[in-house]
Amino acid sequence: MTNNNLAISETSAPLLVLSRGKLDRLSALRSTDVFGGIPDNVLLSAIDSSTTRRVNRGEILYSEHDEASALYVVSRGRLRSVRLSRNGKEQVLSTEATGSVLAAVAIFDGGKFHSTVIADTASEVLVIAKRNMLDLCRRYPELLWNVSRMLALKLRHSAEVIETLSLRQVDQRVAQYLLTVCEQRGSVNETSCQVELTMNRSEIACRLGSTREVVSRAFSQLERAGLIKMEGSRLVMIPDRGLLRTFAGSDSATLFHRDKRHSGLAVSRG
Amino acid sequence: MTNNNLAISETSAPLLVLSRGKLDRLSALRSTDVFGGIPDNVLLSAIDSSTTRRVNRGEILYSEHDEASALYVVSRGRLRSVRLSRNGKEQVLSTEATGSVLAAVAIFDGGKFHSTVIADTASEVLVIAKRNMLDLCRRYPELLWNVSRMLALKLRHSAEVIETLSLRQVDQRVAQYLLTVCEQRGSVNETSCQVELTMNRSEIACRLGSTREVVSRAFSQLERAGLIKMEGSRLVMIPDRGLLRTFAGSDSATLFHRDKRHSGLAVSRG
DNA sequence: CGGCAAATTGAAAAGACTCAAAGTAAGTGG
DNA sequence: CCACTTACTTTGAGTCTTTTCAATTTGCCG
Repeated sequence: MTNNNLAISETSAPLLVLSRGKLDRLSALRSTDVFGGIPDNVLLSAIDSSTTRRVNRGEILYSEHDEASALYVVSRGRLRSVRLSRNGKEQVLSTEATGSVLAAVAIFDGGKFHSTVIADTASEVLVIAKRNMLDLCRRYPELLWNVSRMLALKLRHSAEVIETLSLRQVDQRVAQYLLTVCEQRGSVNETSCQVELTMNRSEIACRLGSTREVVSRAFSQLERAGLIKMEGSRLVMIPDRGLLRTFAGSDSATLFHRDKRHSGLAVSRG
Repeated sequence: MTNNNLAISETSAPLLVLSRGKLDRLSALRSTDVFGGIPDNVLLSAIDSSTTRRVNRGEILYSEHDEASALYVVSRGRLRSVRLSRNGKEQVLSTEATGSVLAAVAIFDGGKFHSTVIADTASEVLVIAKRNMLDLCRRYPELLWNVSRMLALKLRHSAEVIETLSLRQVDQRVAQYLLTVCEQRGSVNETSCQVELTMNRSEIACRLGSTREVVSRAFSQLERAGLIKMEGSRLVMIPDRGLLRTFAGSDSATLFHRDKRHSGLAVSRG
């Protein structure tokens, strides 16, 4: 059986024979922000010096406060990057899927991990030792440019999270979250949109810095206000994205309570 | 009058004559994370292609959502990086003083500014055009390494802010803030510490994602609990840093209310 | 159908925000 | 030196949001 991803015959010179696993890892690297566009031979040398690690759902890839010794590239699965508090509460910083690069912060400022990473689904990650990664960056400056860009993007995302946590209330965070998910994987229709949620209320809550119950209530309120329509608890329909966006971004967001003179954005439903 | 910072005689060959202003800018660049350790001739060429901008207290250096066209280096003064909500509320992301590099995010991921920067005191910043900065990075890879390190550090700081905002209550944030300030500029004594605050309650509140009054109350409560002692409203004395740190980091932080069975950390005062 | 996990809802309480009032401190001008 | 202004801080009281606990309800799978 011939594999059409295979640019190289399996029967050619020994130097060019790639195992299935190695090929998978190659295409994983190619799909990342950081390694995309870097010549294959470079990526192959990265792979040769790397190892693969498999983690099951719920397993920890690494913990904050551990000394960082490697860069991780997600080749399969989905993981979440979180900060933990002592009582087990966690705040999700980001969700990372195939093609994500993890622990770049610790590699490039030389300290410990700044977050804990836990698998949401069974996952597979490439582990590239710190010294190897730094070597590669030295040899291929393009790589370092990509790293800078990635870090900048993460920082931008981070700023958004901070704004959300500090200036918006939970209703609005939920609205914002729904819009984001919609744009990522929803079936969009000029004004409206429909998505199936992949997370349960608890998981959404962790990501939004709140709790199950509050998020649940937010869904109810948004629905009562007519901003969303639910089909079961996972299928969301947004009749008017603009309206929802207005709500998500507004200050003093009162959904449907007694009509307040000062709230120009109150949405009511008979 | 001879200047001992001046490695170059003012009367030597024309090529080496530096104006006072240029020398100031040079030493500003030298003191940054990003440009520190880079040869002077490189820095001088950066300076030659840069301009200087002065902003007064309260003036805006740049606004989020403006297109970014330059990197900024603070050569004098102090500014705050914030996210604004429509009603004028602001969340401080960071405070940047002499030697800080601003807008790196926008330069390296090629978009708009991700925050608004406002002067806390009259300040002076070097403005290095984006294309010039990128050119410099291309020519001096060391610069790009420094940029990566700086971005990583900012990301680390950002994660800390997120954790603070989402898992700690205001009392604890104030405690944490006091500890940080103490370590930066306090007169430390094995266990105790003393600092003079530079910010007023409002400013602290913005940085901690809260309000004047709540922060004020937090100070009162911390004092009542014996964790701090105030002299006026600016001079803080921390008798036991460890105790305060425990409080700042603990979950379910009840200061001095009725004794709760589950709160192993309740601090009471007869 | 029973059993289980997730989701929802209600009620009470805690925390945080807002507005208003009063207190404090430093600086100005008489 | 004292009254007066101004800016900042503190405190009280009421309200809103969020959390927490408890009780159901829903939906799904065996």
